Amino acid sequence: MRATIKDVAKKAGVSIATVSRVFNNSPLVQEKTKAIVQEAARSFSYVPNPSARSLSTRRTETLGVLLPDLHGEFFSEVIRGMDQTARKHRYHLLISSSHNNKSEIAAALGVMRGRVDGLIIMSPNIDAHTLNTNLPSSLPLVLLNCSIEDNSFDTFNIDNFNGAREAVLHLIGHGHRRIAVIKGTEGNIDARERLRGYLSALESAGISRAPELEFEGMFTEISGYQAVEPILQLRPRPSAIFASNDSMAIGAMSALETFGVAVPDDLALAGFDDTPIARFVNPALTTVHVDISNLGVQAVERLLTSVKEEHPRGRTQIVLPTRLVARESCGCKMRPANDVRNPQEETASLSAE
Amino acid sequence: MRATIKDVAKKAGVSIATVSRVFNNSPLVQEKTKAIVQEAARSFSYVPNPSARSLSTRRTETLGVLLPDLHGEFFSEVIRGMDQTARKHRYHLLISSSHNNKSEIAAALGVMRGRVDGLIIMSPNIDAHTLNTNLPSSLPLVLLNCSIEDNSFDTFNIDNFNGAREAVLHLIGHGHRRIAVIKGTEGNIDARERLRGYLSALESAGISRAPELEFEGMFTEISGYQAVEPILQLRPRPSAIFASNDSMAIGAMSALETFGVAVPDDLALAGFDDTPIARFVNPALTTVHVDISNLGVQAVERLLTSVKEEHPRGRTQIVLPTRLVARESCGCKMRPANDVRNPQEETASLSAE
DNA sequence: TCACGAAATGTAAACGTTTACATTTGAGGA
DNA sequence: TCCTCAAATGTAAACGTTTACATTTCGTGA
Repeated sequence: MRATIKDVAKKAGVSIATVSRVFNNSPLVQEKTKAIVQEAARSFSYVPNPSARSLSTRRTETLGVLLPDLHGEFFSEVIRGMDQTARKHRYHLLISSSHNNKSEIAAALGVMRGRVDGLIIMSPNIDAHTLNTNLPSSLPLVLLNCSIEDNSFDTFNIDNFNGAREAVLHLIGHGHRRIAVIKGTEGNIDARERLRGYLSALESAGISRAPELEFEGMFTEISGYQAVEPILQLRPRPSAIFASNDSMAIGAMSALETFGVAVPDDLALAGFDDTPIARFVNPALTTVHVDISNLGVQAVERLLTSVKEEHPRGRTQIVLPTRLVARESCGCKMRPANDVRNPQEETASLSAE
Repeated sequence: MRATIKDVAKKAGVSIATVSRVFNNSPLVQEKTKAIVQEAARSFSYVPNPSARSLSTRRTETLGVLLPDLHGEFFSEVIRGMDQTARKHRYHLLISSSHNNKSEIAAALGVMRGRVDGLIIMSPNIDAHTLNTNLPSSLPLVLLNCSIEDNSFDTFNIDNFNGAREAVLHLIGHGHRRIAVIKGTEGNIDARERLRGYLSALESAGISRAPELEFEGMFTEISGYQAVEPILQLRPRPSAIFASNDSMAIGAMSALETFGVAVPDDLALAGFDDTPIARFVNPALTTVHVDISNLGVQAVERLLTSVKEEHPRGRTQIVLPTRLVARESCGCKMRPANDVRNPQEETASLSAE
């Protein structure tokens, strides 16, 4: 049977308030008394009951994380960054995933109420109305990679636009004028911004937009693989492909090999994300680096600032920079220094938009 | 200001006990009364306070998950299976990761006490003593891929041994007699069992163990890459490599390409895990399929059975089967049917050891 | 020794829900 | 109409902690 604060107080010969003060590090307790209480608590392996504490303090010391789906390295990396940061601050992470439409999201928001001190939402389909309807206005909130452009929320986004733009400009720098794009999942903000970056690069180079060069994709290897055959049937044939993420680029690379098209000599290729595998395919993949784990870290830090602050301050919209990593698939002969043996994980620097 | 059960009771003109009965689906409430209460609750967007409920019921409706580290698709898949299953039963997942030594694990166990109704532990370094010391004996527990062989716990493990054995026997079936192995992370149970499967296959084929054919690895692409050069320097040179997971196999494949060694003609290769990328490398990777998501599903189902049961029953130790997927890297000319276009996700069938 | 002020400790109520047992209500039968 | 019994509802205490305010203790100075 589990000991309570009353058992500890009785054994230590003090009141329950004193035991509570000891556990909450009140300066109003004598060291001698403190030692007696701690010894008594140790003898019971006493741990304060989190539910009772929450009822009194109105705090759970838990952060909610709402994810669209848990697929692949991107998500395991962002959760890892979140978890490590939360733990550093003695907070817990309550995870809920596979929320892809508004009613699921609304239901998930309802179920998390009262269980979390703050919430991180990473869902491309969320809108401000759903949030305002389903959450108390006092609940701290951070949006990650959401399409809400409302300045009344704290948001973190990857600089998809400039990353994609840079990659496509790089392909253009290799002489490519007819560049196909394998788009991301319909309705996804990352997909939208990466397409926009692609189009912007074309425009900068004075290349007209050509809708027949734009192909549907779903951020999976298989969708990248399947996009290649129709691309190869175009006349005149594109000389390069920008795939909106690495998984699709790798699928496309596999299909090009199947169809006997040499990369990059016959057709150049670039991806997005710089997942660990990108260095190890042949040819090594040119891609856009994203510091994923740091995205999770920053989101939790920002949320905890909101949770702990007493006076609401202004909201920030932060865009994490991306960086082109030019390897072989675009046609470069030199890979970045130490690209295989000691991949460097750069610390992303924040820039407020 | 958030409404409480008292506000709802007052508005509905009933006692707080009646409101509680409505929310807990007691059969002792008239339908007419129930409707009045629900309407009153709706008018306040009332949600019962989880902390208060937990204090009364001594239940949190939350499951703890303790992970060694969050890396890659394996972990995102197992968490996905867990989360979906927990949600189906209206349970929440409290995640904690990066626990790699005993003191970290003990600390994490302490912090989770009182916050979870049951616990899933997925840590290769856990031992029965740490568990018995830090957890109440009444807390339901499931161990995933842990090295504890004590029958007093519920455990789930992947059949690493037979999977690895099958893969290596398959390489032997291709005529290979000198097969190098890139091992997994030191002290990891998966690594140990896969090595044991490798050795068992050699023995079955009447091939003597050769320690110079065993190379250190860390389940990462880079460690697989780096293992290849010393392998190629052996005389006589091995004609095949069994890498203990797909990531290392892909790293090794990249290195073999770099050194101008043709796969599978000059040197055959096999991996373990059947991650989605395995189909898309060239040559397509021969590997061992693991239904990862289902591992998470089964662990949560088993844990919830323990949480909900009133009378403790016997513990089970379950091994999830693996399946060889022979693609091209071993030397096979035929790939499994529908391997690229419609990968089939088989439902693993359980077998109790 | 007494008075005063600060530090230390204790008492009682609060937090929001659940539920055992008490009380009331309603239906059916004599 | 009265009685009985089952269903429905209410009352009060419990769950374990926190903390405002009350009370006691201790140290210092006159």
